[in-house]
Amino acid sequence: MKVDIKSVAKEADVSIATVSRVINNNPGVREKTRKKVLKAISDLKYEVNSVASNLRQKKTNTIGIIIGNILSQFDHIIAKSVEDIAYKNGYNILLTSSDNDPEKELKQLKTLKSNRVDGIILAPTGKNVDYINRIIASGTEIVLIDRQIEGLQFDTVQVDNENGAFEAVDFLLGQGYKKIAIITGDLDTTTGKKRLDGYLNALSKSSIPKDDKLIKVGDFTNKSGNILIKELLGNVYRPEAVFVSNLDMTIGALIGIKEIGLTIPGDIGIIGFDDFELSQLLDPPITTVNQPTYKVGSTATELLIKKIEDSNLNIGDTPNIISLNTNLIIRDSTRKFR
Amino acid sequence: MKVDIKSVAKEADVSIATVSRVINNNPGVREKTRKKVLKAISDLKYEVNSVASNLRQKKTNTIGIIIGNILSQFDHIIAKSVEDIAYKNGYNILLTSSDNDPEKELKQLKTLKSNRVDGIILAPTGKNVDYINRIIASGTEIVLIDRQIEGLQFDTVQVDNENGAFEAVDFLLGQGYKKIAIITGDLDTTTGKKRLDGYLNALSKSSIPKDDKLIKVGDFTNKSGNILIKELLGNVYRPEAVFVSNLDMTIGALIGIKEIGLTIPGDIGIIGFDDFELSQLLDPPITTVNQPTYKVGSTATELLIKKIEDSNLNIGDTPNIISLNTNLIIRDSTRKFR
DNA sequence: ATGAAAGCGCTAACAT
DNA sequence: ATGTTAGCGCTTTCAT
Repeated sequence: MKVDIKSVAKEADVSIATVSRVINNNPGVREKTRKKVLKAISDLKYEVNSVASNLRQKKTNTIGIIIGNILSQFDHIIAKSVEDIAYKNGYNILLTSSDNDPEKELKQLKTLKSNRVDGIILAPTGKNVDYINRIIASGTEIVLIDRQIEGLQFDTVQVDNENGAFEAVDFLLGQGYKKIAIITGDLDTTTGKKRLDGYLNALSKSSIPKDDKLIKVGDFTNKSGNILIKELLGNVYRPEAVFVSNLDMTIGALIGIKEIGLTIPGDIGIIGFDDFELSQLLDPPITTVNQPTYKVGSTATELLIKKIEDSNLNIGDTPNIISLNTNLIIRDSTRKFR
Repeated sequence: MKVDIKSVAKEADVSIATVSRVINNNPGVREKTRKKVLKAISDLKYEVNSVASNLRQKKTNTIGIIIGNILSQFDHIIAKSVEDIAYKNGYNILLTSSDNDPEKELKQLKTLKSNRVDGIILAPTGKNVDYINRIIASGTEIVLIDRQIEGLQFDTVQVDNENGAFEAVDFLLGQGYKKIAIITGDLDTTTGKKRLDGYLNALSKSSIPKDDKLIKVGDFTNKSGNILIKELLGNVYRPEAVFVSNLDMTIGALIGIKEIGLTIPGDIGIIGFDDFELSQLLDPPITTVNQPTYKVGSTATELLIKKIEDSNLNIGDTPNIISLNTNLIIRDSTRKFR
């Protein structure tokens, strides 16, 4: 026995329009009528069909998110922050992930579009620019997080990757380390590229020439950090310290160092990008560049909702590129001289 | 310029029924017609409006999930596994969290119901039984994960909590520890309760009397683990080892032990429920009860989808209660005698 | 093989 | 203050 707005109307002996008004708290319903309708709703255990409402209103009160892989700390903190802000504002979350694969990202973008989400929070792979432009042109709002898209200007919330990396490497230099390696991620991503830039800037400031043998480019995965640290440490020409440009690769590198049997910070100093709760429990505690991940997600979502609800916000505007600051957390993995 | 099925029909010079048939790969469309329609779709960059389709079909191809807090490892592994299986089967994910608060859980259940999800994966708080029954009665499928609901029989995928806890504590006893404490979670949850039962069984098997001063009940949060370990270790009457019944509380306890300045396993042995990647990098590496979290989520989702797609599956069936096995991973935090 | 038309459950413009 | 009705964009039955 289905119960729709019509059955409620019949039960309360009013029109469906009146029921709709009550449901949506619209003005212009006599208190007595409202009570009557509310009673019918409760008696019949009626529950709005949002699908019908969404169709009619051309609004779904849903935000789509596309992240890489929710198993990685950055991504699930983002998921949490988006969810919090969305919930607070009455939006639902349609969760998808791209596995950082442009093809899957495109599929997910199309799914979200077909489902007529009101807006999208996207950690972009860097491709699919045409389609993203099409989505925006169609009136669906998008805010990018973490990474920008090469050469294009979309609203973005990110951290100051270049400066964060600079501070990390500059700190290593200050500790007395000279031969410093970097393990960074895909240079097609702003995170991979900018963190490398920061590394190079720091070296350059101290007049240390760039050494290609000390620069490793991975793919931001645990496994890749593990392989690359072994490449760096496996031969005689070995760095004194390494800056690893994200958390997953840092963990892979730590495991690698342990497997090789070297000690931190004596044999090798290490500093990671992105702090995590357990940094302090590791042996030794790891120095990291802490980024305000939750704030990235919450800021992006707040911006997105503002764009959704205030549609004349964009007209003629230049895109909002918001860069949040990182901060260095100094622990024991970078104490060269005790 | 909106583009709907009507514009495609006009462009291709066919009826909207034919366009619909092409979109849905229905038989009975001449190849030549199909081509024509496909061309129109591509020319106009048409994209199906799933909201309309969902309304008409009374099916949304969407699975709702309600977890506690995606920041905790268990929950985001669940999110990942549900997402993987859903994606593989063409379902979308509507993500919500309850914060383990029954009231919020009820709100989320209602949201999911209003949005007419085809099924729900729920990590239940243990309350809201009436409403859950109503949802099921209305034809929306539900599979519980991790916890059952006291005294009720719903389809559930969980781990063998009692045996996992038993093995942990029995192992501690075998290591020579006698005075063993437990930090468990809310006893209204099956996870909190069954893990305590396992602890008691193990003691009982070794004829060690239950000692209420060694039994602490927290709420599964990091903070609660931190507070309770300090209570246990703060006075003279202090246990030799502790079994902590989930990951977050274990981490809180580890931090607490470090704060107090005691060493593991010399001053205090520790074993946690739920393994994690970094266990091996800690000082010392932590012995844990490993649970197949991903498998819990994927099994639950597969079951849910089967129920959604095979609606005569339930008739007269007894509920499926699936318990997966845990396994003990022995590391250095429980070596009493070296 | 294709088309016409009803209707999914709701909202909103218009009428009373 | 309340009711009537069109229509959101699609699928599906029935006719042709």
